[in-house]
Amino acid sequence: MDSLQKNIPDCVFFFLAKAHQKAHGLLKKKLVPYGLTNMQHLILEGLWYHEGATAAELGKLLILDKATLSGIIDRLYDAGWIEKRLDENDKRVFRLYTSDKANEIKDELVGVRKKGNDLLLADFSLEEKILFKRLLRSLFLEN
Amino acid sequence: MDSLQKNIPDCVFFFLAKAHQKAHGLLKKKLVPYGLTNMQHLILEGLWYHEGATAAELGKLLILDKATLSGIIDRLYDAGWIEKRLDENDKRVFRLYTSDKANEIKDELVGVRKKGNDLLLADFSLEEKILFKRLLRSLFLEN
DNA sequence: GATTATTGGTTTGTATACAAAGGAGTTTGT
DNA sequence: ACAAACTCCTTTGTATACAAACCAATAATC
Repeated sequence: MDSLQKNIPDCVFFFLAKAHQKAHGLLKKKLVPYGLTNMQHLILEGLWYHEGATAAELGKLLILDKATLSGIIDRLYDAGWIEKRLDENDKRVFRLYTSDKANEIKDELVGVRKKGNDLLLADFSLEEKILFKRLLRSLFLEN
Repeated sequence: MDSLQKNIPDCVFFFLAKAHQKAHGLLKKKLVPYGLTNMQHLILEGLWYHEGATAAELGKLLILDKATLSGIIDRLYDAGWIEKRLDENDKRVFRLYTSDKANEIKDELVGVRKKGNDLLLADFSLEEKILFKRLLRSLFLEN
């Protein structure tokens, strides 16, 4: 680990990639018992806040490519986590709803994510947590 | 963007994913003219600091899965960016070296990454930059 | 109101990521 | 010296990511 710090000096691209890699791996493990991937979990939680959203709306909300979303929604649907209902006014669109199967463990799933968050930042002080989130948020929200 | 902040509340997993997504996209664009992907660039830079490293060593240095590395190295090799030389003592291993084609634009490629770093954090104050890097580093280095 | 432009979603192709299993080579333990 | 354990790397399978091309449907424009 020593040589890494000396030799991949100060590269935010690398640090971000590795921090994300670690966070992703942490949540991934927590979700194995449910047969859900991180992205599938994210879509579900997005839908709980926006029942009936379209794929395009979810894409904007969660900053996801439509092509990526297409596959994730497919698998969520095939596994029975969500339902699709055709929009009456716009025949291009279907609106998405979480299924009973998903809603039954909603609180548990949200809890898993929240606990994962706490675990990930367990070594940070309260100030550091707040600051870190602020900096991350401003990084991806700003131009 | 408003509803996002209200409804995907305070989730470091999400923030990290999106910050990484943005950083990745930024560097990706800068590398298009060279026909290199972010990971390929990272491997090249890793090799410049560790000429003759094996795939296993690179994996430890850059925290990359060996299966992932296998493919990246393949494509780097096929495109003529690196050379492979069989290790004399251990027949399982080949050692990796950057090619002339790569070395000729080494300074330019490293410069692209550094400028990308600056651009990514352009809106941060000096204190914020230092703090952000420290927090990211401790996040992925700590257990 | 017909042509054009735009939007929603899918499909294809390429590149990560990583688990799991397999083949070849090396090291250990006795 | 030999079997067991381990290591290096590849391959297979699944799941993101995203560009690009595409179809269908809606909106905009003249």
